[in-house]
Amino acid sequence: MRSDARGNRDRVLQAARAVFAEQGAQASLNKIAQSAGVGPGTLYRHFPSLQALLVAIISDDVHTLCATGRELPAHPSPGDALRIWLRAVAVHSTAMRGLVAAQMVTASDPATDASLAACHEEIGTAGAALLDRARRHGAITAEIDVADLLTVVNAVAGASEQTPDDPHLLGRLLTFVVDRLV
Amino acid sequence: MRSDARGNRDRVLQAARAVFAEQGAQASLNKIAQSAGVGPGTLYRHFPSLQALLVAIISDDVHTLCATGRELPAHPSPGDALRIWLRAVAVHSTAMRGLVAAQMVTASDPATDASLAACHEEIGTAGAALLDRARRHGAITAEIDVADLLTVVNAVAGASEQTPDDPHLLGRLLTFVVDRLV
DNA sequence: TGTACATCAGTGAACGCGCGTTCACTGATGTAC
DNA sequence: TGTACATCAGTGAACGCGCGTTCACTGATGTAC
Repeated sequence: MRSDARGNRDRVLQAARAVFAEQGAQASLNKIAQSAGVGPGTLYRHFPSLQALLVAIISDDVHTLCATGRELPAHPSPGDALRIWLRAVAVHSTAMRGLVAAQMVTASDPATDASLAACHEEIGTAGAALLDRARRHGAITAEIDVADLLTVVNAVAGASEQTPDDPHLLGRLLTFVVDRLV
Repeated sequence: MRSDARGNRDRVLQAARAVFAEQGAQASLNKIAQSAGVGPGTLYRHFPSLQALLVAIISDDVHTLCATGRELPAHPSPGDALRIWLRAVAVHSTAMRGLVAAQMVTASDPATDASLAACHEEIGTAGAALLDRARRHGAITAEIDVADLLTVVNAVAGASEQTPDDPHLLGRLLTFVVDRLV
């Protein structure tokens, strides 16, 4: 890839993250392009669809989360390790929820579907490792599987975004959900 | 109000509920009008804005929920009474979440704001009565206030709507959230 | 190192679309007699 | 009960808008010599 193309691609991704964080995942692609300082055609050259853009962002996030997840089994407290990781998931959840919603609405192309499935599996595996470890140590008694737990965490993260007036809301809700796992 | 106007108003409300349930709260007003079998002008005659329509729906829902809530203190188990009521809240949550989102995006007119505040207070009072009673009886130990608890319930209800492939998801998530209150 | 050129990326005006919303007109309702 | 009419409600084509998306053109890059 040419160096100017690489730079623009990165700027679009960075702008998309900022705009998604500010306006939610239904933000306008033209606004993202404008915010990145590129024409709409440039955005489309790199990301032929909204889903492609979301998948690029979520892939980054998932890899980050899974890298964190691979280090956490070293944490002395299995319960705390899981809680720390779930809080990290919440922070990265904007793009993910948008992606899930976009996936529901329209059928994706095969490449997008495959990327999504890979992300889903990767994060599920990372979460399952932490959850199982915590359970084996008796730090978790709640009967819930990884997918449901991630759904709850993403849901409360989304609710918190819709109430920006209360900056401590996400923390309180996560405490309620996550500390109650014991 | 003239009888034909009353009938159309009711049909619009009914159609709006159905469309919101199917497509989420960002559904198109023209589609709602079409689904109700009236022209868009008729919809606007009764509900001058999307918020007015949502407020009409949510007011109904809130009154229904609060009527249920007023009967539940008669339930022998204070803990179960709260859980039953929270499940009822989840079922009625589509319109409410849409309303909250709409409220965030744009400033409302004073009348809409007043109706919303009244709804908010009414449902908060009903929930607080059930929560306090359960707590006094030792059925609840979780440190969470009514507003946060309702936010979590609405959040998981919304997440479940986005995953229509799994019809038992809402039940499982509510069980996780609600049964863990003890 | 310097230059010429082929290739790739960026631009942004323009398109079609569906949205929310309006309004001049038509039609139904209910009342007065 | 029957009829005339004033009033209120419904209609739906049309408007402006911002959206996602395209594409003919311009410009930057990097390579070959």
